[in-house]
Amino acid sequence: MKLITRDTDYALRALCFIAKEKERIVAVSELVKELKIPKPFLRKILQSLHKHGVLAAYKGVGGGFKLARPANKIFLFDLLAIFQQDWHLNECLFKKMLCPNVKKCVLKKRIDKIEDFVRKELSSISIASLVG
Amino acid sequence: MKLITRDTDYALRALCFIAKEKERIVAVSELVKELKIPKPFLRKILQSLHKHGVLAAYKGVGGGFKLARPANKIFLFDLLAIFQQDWHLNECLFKKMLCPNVKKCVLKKRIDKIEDFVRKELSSISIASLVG
DNA sequence: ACAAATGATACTATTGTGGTATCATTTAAA
DNA sequence: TTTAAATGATACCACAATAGTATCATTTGT
Repeated sequence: MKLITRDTDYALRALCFIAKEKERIVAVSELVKELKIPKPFLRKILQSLHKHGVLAAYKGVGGGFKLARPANKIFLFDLLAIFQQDWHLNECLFKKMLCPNVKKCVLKKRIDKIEDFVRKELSSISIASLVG
Repeated sequence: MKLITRDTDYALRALCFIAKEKERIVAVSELVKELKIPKPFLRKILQSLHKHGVLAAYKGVGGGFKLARPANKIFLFDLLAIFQQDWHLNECLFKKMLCPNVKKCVLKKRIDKIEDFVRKELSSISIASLVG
């Protein structure tokens, strides 16, 4: 199992690079050179980040991307939410039949506890905290 | 993303049922009726639990399964280990290039912290604690 | 002998992940 | 005003993982 899939990973790296460049507009071709990620894939990822309001996009010659909000307001959890849609750890279990069988479903509570912890941790990891 | 896949889920339910029956030998056909899980799939799952020493198996007429060790010594984490082999949350990230870029890879440490927590929690959920 | 059970193994179908490919649109600059 | 450099949108494809099915062999109680 992976907590973090490749697109989330790539998004994170790209954002770190873009964040370091401050207000400068960074083109995909530049990121590709730096990060060695296949260009069409990275484009798709950045377009998605743009759609979700994480990046500001500029078309045309000299165009590219910059952060749409400060680096300390973009969190790893945001990326998970974008690229790994229905992210909840306990999907199967609590919808189905175990719950009724077990008193007040002990399991759900414990899985929820884990999920809450993970969510909080991921929500505390900002791009700013990674670029230092 | 799912923390718990369907086979782990089914295994958990089957084990809870078997645990409640104490020393009685339970056949797959019985579990199928109770849990509404497709029989061939459940068979595969129970065979796997047997191979990994979680269940004791009895062939022939009147055969079936019972726990191979006490219910308080079988943990959710054991099931994850059996059905979701290479279970580590941070796979992608720390093998690759982000680490060198970031000072001492802050990220890896934080992901590791999450992983440790999840592992500990899952290791504390026993079948016994679920059947009450 | 026979039927009821598991053991072993190979196959299949669906879904998710990790991409490609293509064309449309915008824009700076020659 | 043409052109090239960029993103926007969308459809497609390949591979791996998940979620099963199917079949035959083996064991064992009656």
